[in-house]
Amino acid sequence: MLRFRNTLSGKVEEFRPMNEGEARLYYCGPTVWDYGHIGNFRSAIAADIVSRYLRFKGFKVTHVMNITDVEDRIIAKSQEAGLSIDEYTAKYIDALWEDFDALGCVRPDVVPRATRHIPEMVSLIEKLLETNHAYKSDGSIYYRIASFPEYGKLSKINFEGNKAGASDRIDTDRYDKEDARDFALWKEPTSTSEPAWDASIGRGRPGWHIECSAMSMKYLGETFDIHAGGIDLVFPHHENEIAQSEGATGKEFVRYWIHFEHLKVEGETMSKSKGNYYTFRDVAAKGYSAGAVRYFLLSVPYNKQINFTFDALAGAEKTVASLKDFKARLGEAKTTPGINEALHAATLEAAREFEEGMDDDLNTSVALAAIHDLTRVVNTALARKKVQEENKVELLTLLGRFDSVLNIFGDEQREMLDSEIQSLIDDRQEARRRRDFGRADEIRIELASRGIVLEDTKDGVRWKRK
RNA sequence: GGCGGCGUAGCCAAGUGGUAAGGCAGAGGUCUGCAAAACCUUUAUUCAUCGGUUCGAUUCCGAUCGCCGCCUCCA
Repeated sequence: MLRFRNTLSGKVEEFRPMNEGEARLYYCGPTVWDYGHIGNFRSAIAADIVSRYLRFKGFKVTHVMNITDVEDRIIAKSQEAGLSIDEYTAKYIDALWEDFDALGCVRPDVVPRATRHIPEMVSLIEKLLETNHAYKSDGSIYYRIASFPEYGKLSKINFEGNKAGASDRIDTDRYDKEDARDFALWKEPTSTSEPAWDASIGRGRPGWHIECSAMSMKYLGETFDIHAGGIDLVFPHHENEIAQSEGATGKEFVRYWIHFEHLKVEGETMSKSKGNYYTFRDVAAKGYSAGAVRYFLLSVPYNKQINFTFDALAGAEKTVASLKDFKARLGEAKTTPGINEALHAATLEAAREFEEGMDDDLNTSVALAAIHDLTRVVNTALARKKVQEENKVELLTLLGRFDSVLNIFGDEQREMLDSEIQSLIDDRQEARRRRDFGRADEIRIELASRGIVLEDTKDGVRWKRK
């Protein structure tokens, strides 16, 4: 039984999709105004796990991830660079996909961009104007929060209580809004050079929040199953999405809200000014593999803050290497026909623990522990040659099942033995038979210098690229 | 000021009203020509601090200290 903590209710609830066996998921994706930092990818990987595990559980998943490409910062930066929005964002979107792929995230089924959905947003705004949830003020259009009594139900913000502290930061004079909390749906351009679209509601550009309402409902329906994103989006972004969508349709917008906790760096918030701001590229440039980054980011449940340290990343690197090694060793194992019942039981147990952990609000820590326990048992069996043919098949199948969710073992396609490497290994074996260990070590060192690591086993020499 | 989250071994951390998963690092051992890999053993009488509730609390409640997030036309 799959359970999620639903931000809306604040409780862990069984996941019951609207349509049996079908899950519709919308993820508020990373930003495109700058190369993604590690924190972005914590969310991206969390969303990836949500999507993959729903598939693991047999749901037919429609996974939508938006790309925000109309936003004040993007507009300012593109104008600064003398580029159109598309020209400016192109390299960031390319980089996003490059990182996304490197980190082993499944590409969403639909990736709508705000700039490609202006008509949808305009018609949603028209509907909000008709239903009195929105009003025009000068050339801009605002959402009338007073028209939506449930406003605040997601973030549970008590507006009475926090007016005193926050009000001095709200510049009420700057805009002609009915209420300081009202937010922009459509913004009038402040200059002729600013990107804008001509529409029935006037010339302008969309506010930030309206895109997610318009695009998610277009691809997933007016009510859909899961809306996920970083915890910082709860307020105001997701709160506003609810107001917009439910205001316009009168229907429940989203059934399960899932929010991913933040990443800290060495115990602090990641920020450029603190000099602890790392992009995936920075980390890769320090020699850490994408697999280690992925493992690290999913080793802590999504609903807990995770502390990014290079020590932890180095640990993840070792763990991932050992898991990949394990899978390769298992694949190469010589087996006898039949099945080892004790090992069979351990395999079933691992499958059960993995699923129990994941079912419990995607507790990847527990799921990983199940895998580690299994590898220890199987490694022992391998060393004692107790792995039989049927065990091997079911174990490899199970690892494949695990990896369909976590994607940490990698494909590990053993490359064809380079004949030159193989002949050096043969020479070394010959030297060892002669007990000429000086020559044997020489060859091993030479191979090591080319990144080839040897392991002598009873069945011969294993090698791998480091 | 308002709201929410967190504080578990050297490090990253899971978890529970009944006596502490897993990973990394460390120590000893097995195996090995030596290694590597793997395996075995070992590493928190204790879960920030102080009170309270309870037969029993790390887990519930309160206070304190520390850290983090949100409260902004910021994604």
